[in-house]
Amino acid sequence: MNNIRVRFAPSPTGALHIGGVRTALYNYLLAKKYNGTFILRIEDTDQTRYIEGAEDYIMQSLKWCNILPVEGPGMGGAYGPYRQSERKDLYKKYAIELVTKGRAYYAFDTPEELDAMRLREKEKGNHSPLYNGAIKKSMTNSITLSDQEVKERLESGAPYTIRLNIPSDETVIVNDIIRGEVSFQTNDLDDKIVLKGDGMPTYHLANIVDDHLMKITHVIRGEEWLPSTAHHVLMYRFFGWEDTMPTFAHLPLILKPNGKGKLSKRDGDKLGMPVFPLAWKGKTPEDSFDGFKEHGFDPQAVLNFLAFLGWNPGTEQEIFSLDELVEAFSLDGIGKSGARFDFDKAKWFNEQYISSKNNKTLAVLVKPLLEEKGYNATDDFIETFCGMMKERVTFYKDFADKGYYFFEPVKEYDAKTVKKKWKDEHKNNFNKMIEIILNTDPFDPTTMENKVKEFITENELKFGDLFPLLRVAIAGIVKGPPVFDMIALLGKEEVKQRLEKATEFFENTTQQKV
RNA sequence: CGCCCUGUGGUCAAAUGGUGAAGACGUGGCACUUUCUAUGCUAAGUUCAGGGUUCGAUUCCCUGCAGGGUGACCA
Repeated sequence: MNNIRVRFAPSPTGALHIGGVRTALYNYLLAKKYNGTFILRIEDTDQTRYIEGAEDYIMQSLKWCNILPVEGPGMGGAYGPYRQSERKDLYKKYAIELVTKGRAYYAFDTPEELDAMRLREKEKGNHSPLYNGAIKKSMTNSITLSDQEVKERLESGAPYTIRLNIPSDETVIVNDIIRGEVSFQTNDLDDKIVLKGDGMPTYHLANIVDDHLMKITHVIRGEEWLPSTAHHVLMYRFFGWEDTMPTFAHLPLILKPNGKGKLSKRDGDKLGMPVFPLAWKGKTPEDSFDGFKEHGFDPQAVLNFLAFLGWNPGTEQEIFSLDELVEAFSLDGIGKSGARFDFDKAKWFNEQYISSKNNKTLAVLVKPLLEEKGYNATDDFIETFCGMMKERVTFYKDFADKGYYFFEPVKEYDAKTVKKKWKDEHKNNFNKMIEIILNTDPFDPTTMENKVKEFITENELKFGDLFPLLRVAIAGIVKGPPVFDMIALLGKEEVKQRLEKATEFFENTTQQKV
């Protein structure tokens, strides 16, 4: 495959959905793999749905994921402009070309007339009325009107649309790399509007014209486009561009966790999981939400997870760097059926990525999150801390959320452990153990542990009687990294204070209970 | 309702016209760790249904059923 040119063509109607990120990723992977070109095209032909900031959000998202296009708005490229609104004048010419060729026609029906027609048809028992075949002969358009009437209407500046003139009784075959041959009957196809009343093209026209002009070789997009691809194929034929028509690949959809429908923003809200890459700040709180980034995901993990939703390399390898994905990717490896969004699997990928990172890298990423919580420490401290915590966290933010006791004094002691273990017969030994720990020099985990174990063995004591208390005294809870690692990192002074405070607390609470 | 797509364990999925249908996530158990993790081992669980072709079908064909998509002067 040579000179591959693919495009990701989102509409700036809001935040970029995670399914869009996957589409972008597959496009990116194919381009990279074959040394091709990955293009971003903004499909902003619907002025009514345009959302300020959406285009920027798309760029930021691709940037975060590290799958940036090389041609697109603000990036240059020989086939610009890359915003369809800036190409507006271009499309009309092509629409009229179709009219001239008899493959499209002017239509003057008002929205009200269209509604009336649909209502009329429904009453007749036609459940999905199509503007085509017999019906178009009953509407107001350049097929039913005389040339003179059409001319007058156009000259009077009356609003009009241009509709595709779909032929009858033909079969259109769509060749899809993922789905094989998909055939449609033209009688089931409607005469789609290609140029709207406001002079803007619809998706269908703009898409075909731009893909042709931008020399796109592969159209990789969501399955929701499959039904209209018959129209697209017909348009390539009408224009005489069939020999350079791109190859289609319609991706299976990402479904809701329960499998009922496409994944949507609501699912994220409802289930407390991100559905977008980055946070979006809408006009209202309801329209604002966090993304994978804010949730504490590593972008590589997100990409790896998304890549596997509908694609797999056919081997047992699951963890792939972006370069490895490029290497392994193939359109044939894409499945046909929709994949449910499995948040557990996403979490697993993230755990894998976090725990495989070296401590220094982690420290750089985690430090700002700690500072956000008011936790300050030296870089060395954070680095060691990350090393201890990285196999115990799922998200980046967990470092601060689960490792808080490294940065603040213990506020609460696990009551169960205190009650169960703080017994008279152990108190003395516990105090002796503390003394041994505090007198350890050098103050490192191994030395400490050896000395304490020696003490326990010599006095025929049990680890289980002393260690839980020690952990609770240091951290408050019976969770976390090896206790001597924690002690060593916290340092002698801090540990001394914590132990003193703890023993005092242990003594008080248990005495009250007696 | 029309048209289109899809149908392998709870989820993501591999493979095959013919021995016991990979693997991963999740779930249970065991080991390790006298914490929590991680890790290793292990268990349970599956070819949507019915026909047909065939010596033999999860695989090929048909029908049914189920799920999804689409049916705008939205993309």
